[in-house]
Amino acid sequence: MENLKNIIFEVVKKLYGVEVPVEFAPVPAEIEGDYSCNVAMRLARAAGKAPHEVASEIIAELPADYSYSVAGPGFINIAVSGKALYGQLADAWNETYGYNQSGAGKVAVSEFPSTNMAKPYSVGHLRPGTQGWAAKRILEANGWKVITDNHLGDAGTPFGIWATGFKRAGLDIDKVTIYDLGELYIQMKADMKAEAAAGEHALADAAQDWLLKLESGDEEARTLSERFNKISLDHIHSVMKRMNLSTDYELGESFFVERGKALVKQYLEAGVFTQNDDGSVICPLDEFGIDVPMLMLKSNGAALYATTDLGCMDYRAKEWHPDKVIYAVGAEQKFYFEQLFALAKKIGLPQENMHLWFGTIDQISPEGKREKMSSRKGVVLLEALLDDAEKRVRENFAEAELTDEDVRRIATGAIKYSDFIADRKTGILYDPDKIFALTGQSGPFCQYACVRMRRILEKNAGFEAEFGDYDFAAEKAVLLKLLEFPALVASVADNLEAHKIAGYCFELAQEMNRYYENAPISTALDNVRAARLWVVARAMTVLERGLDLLGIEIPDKM
RNA sequence: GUGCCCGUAGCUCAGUUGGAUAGAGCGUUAGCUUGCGGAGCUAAAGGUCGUACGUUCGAAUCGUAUCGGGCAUACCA
Repeated sequence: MENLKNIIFEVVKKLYGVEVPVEFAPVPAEIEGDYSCNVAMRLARAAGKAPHEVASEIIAELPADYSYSVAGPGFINIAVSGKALYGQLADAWNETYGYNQSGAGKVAVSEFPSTNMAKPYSVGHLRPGTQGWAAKRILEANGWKVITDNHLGDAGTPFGIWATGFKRAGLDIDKVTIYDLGELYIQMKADMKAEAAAGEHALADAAQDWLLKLESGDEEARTLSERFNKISLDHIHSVMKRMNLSTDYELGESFFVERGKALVKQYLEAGVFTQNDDGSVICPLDEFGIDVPMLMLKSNGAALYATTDLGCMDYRAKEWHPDKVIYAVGAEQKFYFEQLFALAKKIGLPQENMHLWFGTIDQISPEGKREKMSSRKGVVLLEALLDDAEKRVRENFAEAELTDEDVRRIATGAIKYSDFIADRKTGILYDPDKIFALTGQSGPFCQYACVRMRRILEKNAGFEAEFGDYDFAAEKAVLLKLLEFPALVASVADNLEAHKIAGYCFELAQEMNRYYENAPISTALDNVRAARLWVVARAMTVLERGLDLLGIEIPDKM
């Protein structure tokens, strides 16, 4: 069809002397034709003619390989035979169908899920993981090299808070879990806030003490710190493994503290940053239209987000030379990243920065209002979510006698897909029945379609025959859908719109289900059977590839 | 106050960058049925695209105003 687009482009240029971009769109159901083109309407005014007349003039110049009609307000509709579509797919098909090399030679960094070490993995880190991973896979499908980095929230203070709370609660170091640590952390933060409000600082001092002890190499502090970090990291790794997520690096905030502070000092001396009377350091961003300066260092000289992120950007630029850096972080931090990216420009970092933001996970309050899920209001822990999902899968697929691995694949498939149903900017209403959906537009629906195709191919394994003069009429809808895939993958790269891939996977799965209704395979004539197996094999590959871009695995059976 | 995001079917959401009669899923109703894997498929009902102007052949989409909701707005991470 690319060829035909070029022909239309040239015809328009020849007839009307203008260059108009030519795009094809699907034709609505119940209207004749497979592709529609709106150039005639775009041209009508310039040509001083009615759209229908323009359309007719263009059609007269087009090759006779397809049939054309003018419809509606002036669309040129192009009808293609099933056989021609088969020819197009056969020509385009190769080992990497759907992928492209537009990003060849370019390097991207995808930062996710950036979990906070102080608390257990919660649904709050679900979206960074799923979206960050999809970003990686989508860019790779477009030829990029992608480096993934888990920017762990491990900077200083949690240890002091943990150690103080741990001692106060008198817990056993050998039995303490991430959930105990999370409780300690939340309780301590609340107590410290109350303490500060009362004008006291005993707990804060104790926490600070522990940090100093750790820095001076105190034995107990070091043992506790190592133990806490191991508990937290083991937990994060265990959850990520269940979600089938991993990153190349785990360079946490603490890794960048000194580097960041040194850079702040350097830019302060260079006059890029300025120091307030209280000792805090800021970076003015007025020239970028941002009237809130970015705070680079606290008044007590301590690092904060901006400090470590500055160090991190510098590190990545020098070590990895990325063309693009993607931060998979929620919408709440949009303003922060606007500032950070302005800062990056100000200090002359060359890479393109992208805040891959997404909406909040909401829940319905007891009063019936929709609101963001938060620790205060009872956050859902990811391990509990996964356990719940697996339990539902086991109950619903009881007869299938699934392996543990397949149960995990289906459960995470459901959870991940639910993240991609809507545009990432749209918030998600947390509803277990929706997140664990096994029917309708869902991960398991798509996985099921894959497994079904795989079985059909297995049962017909080894069968071969010439296609003869088979017309591929029953396959038209499927072939049209398969031909959309490469352009879709390419179109989604810039804005990382994973939901479009998810929508496509659903449509393809649905198209296959419709297809089986009236196109028997095993019992068909040899040439028809062979042709249909050819189509099914390609549909399966495309669906697997689409789901893979979303990080969704295919179970062996279900 | 200012900035950003959003408002589409009972609910949750799409809507291919301005195109045809605004579409899915869930839910509701009615069909199909021992199938190469029916967790599916077919169909029906359900809409003043928050509201009002404007731009043009044409607006859910662009502009202005307005109402409603969410988030952010330097020493929390």
